[in-house]
Amino acid sequence: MFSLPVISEKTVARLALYRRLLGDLLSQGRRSIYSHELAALAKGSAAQVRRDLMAVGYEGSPARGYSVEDLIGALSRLLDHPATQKVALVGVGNLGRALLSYFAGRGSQYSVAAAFDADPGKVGLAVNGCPVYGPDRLAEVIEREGIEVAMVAVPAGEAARTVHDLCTAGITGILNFAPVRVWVPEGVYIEYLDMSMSLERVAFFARSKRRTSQQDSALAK
Amino acid sequence: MFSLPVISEKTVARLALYRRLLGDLLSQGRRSIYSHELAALAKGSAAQVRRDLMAVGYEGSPARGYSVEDLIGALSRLLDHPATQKVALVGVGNLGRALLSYFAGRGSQYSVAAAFDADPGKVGLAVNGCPVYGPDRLAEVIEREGIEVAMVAVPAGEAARTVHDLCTAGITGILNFAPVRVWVPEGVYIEYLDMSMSLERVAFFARSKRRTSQQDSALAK
DNA sequence: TACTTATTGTGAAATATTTCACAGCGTTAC
DNA sequence: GTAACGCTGTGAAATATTTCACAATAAGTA
Repeated sequence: MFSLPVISEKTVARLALYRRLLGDLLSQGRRSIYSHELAALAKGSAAQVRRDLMAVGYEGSPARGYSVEDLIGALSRLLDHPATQKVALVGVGNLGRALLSYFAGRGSQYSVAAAFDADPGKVGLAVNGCPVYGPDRLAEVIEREGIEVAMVAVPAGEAARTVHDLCTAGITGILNFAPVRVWVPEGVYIEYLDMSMSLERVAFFARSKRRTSQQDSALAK
Repeated sequence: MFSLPVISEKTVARLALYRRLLGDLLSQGRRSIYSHELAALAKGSAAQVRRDLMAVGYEGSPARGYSVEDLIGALSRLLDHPATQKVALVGVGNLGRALLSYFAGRGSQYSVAAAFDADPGKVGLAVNGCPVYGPDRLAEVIEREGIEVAMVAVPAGEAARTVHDLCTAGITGILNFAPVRVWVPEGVYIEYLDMSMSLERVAFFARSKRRTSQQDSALAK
């Protein structure tokens, strides 16, 4: 029993992307695909696709490439929890509501089973079919529902306390939308999704793109 | 004149993080900081911080480390547009509104100067102080306002057309929230911010964390 | 002044990631 | 049947990123 050959974060990110692309393909009726085709869709190289897929334990055929359906299955066995996974959300502001509607619609692997907000006016409501609890019930509800993963969409000032409480309640994975870095104990994985930092990155590379494309046109003469 | 020594995406991402952390520090009255302290906040290594800062062209003092204020200035000269930059938003659904409120409040470098939505019921409104136009006015408004960067928060099915139209209108940087990969011409930088893929990644590593921490406790005996 | 200490900036080593390149193998064509 | 083709899986090379390690340096101390 040695299932994990240590898959890097980058590889996991690409595997998730491959699965999404394959899903689109499958719904278009596509039955099989070659590494170079998948690479073109994912904007990578064929060698990288094959290398990534080595981690999945699914082998394609030299003649027909990969079966779209089987590969999705293999990716899902690796990436997904056996059962559909319940997720908690803390913070039912603008962003929190957007997240609830985002994950409510789609037939997603993930269902937001509990939301928490400090505003007493929101407690007791059901937003997009998800019940909203007060923050005092965090540990109890997470325990009862068997939730292991949480999203944090609270104001920056409350993020540290929120994350701490989630860790105490037994959460092992956190997706943090608040623009602050917070400490988590060993054994908890946290990822930051900071929209304004993403925007900064885009603006920076947009500028350098602009410069180089000007240079290109100059050179093209 | 040779301003760009080619800074990797990873480095830019960390520089943006450093700037945020330094901003917090400055507001707490901190005047100077050492590389290992900044590294602790950013959860990196001191050597990495120093290596990253080499790209910025600001030098610290061996005795006092880096001046928080000056370093923020140097980072901003590198990362920011000279003027406050206008951004466009396409798609004023749940997520779009969350983005508008997110970027409206804070005294951000970026201001969302124009939003677009196909729903005639939304056109003409001002959401969080941002005017909403119909999609037919995309090129005109972007041109008039001098906008170079856009955020896309439309349904998956409309993303390809939206991105195409933005590129035609002269946008050079796109932050795409729609869960589809789209083609952009040379000279346009696009970044994908796909929440459900982020959540998948978190859930995956949460599981492996759980496993290794179990192993740890077993080993700790 | 001279000595000690803690830090920076950076060449060089170590590590991580990506790409190359080719053996091996189904499939197809003749 | 067998030759030719185009693909996969993967060792090895190339490249990118991170860390190490140390000379250079400014401040504090006596």
